[in-house]
Amino acid sequence: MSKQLPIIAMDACCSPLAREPLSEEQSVELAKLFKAMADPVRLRLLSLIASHAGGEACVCDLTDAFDLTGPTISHHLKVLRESGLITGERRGTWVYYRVHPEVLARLSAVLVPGDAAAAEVVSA
Amino acid sequence: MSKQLPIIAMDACCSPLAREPLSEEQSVELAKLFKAMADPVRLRLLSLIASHAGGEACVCDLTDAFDLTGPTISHHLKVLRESGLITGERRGTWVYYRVHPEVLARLSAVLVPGDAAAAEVVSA
DNA sequence: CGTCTATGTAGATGTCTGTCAACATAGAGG
DNA sequence: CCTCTATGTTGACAGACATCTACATAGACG
Repeated sequence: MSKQLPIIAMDACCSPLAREPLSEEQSVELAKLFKAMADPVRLRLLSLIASHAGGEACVCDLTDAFDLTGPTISHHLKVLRESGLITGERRGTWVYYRVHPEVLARLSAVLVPGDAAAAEVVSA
Repeated sequence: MSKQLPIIAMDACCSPLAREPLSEEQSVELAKLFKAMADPVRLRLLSLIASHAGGEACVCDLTDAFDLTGPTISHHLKVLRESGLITGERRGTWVYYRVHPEVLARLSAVLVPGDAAAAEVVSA
């Protein structure tokens, strides 16, 4: 279950949008990440997980926050998982999810020209 | 043509994902912005415009970079325009586009917890 | 083992989206 | 005024996607 960290975010990280034109490949990889976040439900899931005590949340916590069926939540979590934004780990009865802050930081760094703070987080 | 600045980015700007759960409304507004960027063509357009000399590029410059028809480029530019990420201005024969860096900065600030640099840009 | 709860998978369905060809508009320049 | 080039709009169509219901798996606990 502990897959490798998403190669996706690795390549597409280090050239801010405004410095030089994105390569075709970079844009494809970046678009995958943005697409994973381009949904209100997934953004709230991400936020709920990231802001939850201990940095992790179980699916049961997440489901209650929405007027959606279990399978739908499960689907969105899968999208987030496959894009490398979160990881899920089963402990006993429940599955706990946590975010990969590095991926968010890389994404953030792409958007602004000289984001030293985010760059530090990235290389840490 | 010089519409108001996107209200979108105003509301959804100031609470990093990981600090507290996004409201339903915030997530909807943010998702619109991410959706606008969730396409390789639009990301490259954004990057081409942002990194172009003088901070602006005319459509003729952009079209050549893709194997796509004019209308398709036009469609993507419209999406970026309506999301508030770019503005277009006609000067004589050509239309010039430029990005709204504040919007990118706000988006960036949402992704990382304590992004002081981006926050400054925002309030500037 | 059997059953109950938590989570995920499979398939179906209606809606959204990227793309194109055809047409429309806007300036430039004869 | 007419035509040429640059850009945008419309309508059509194929593929992607969010959501659901029905079913499957995994662990807890009697």
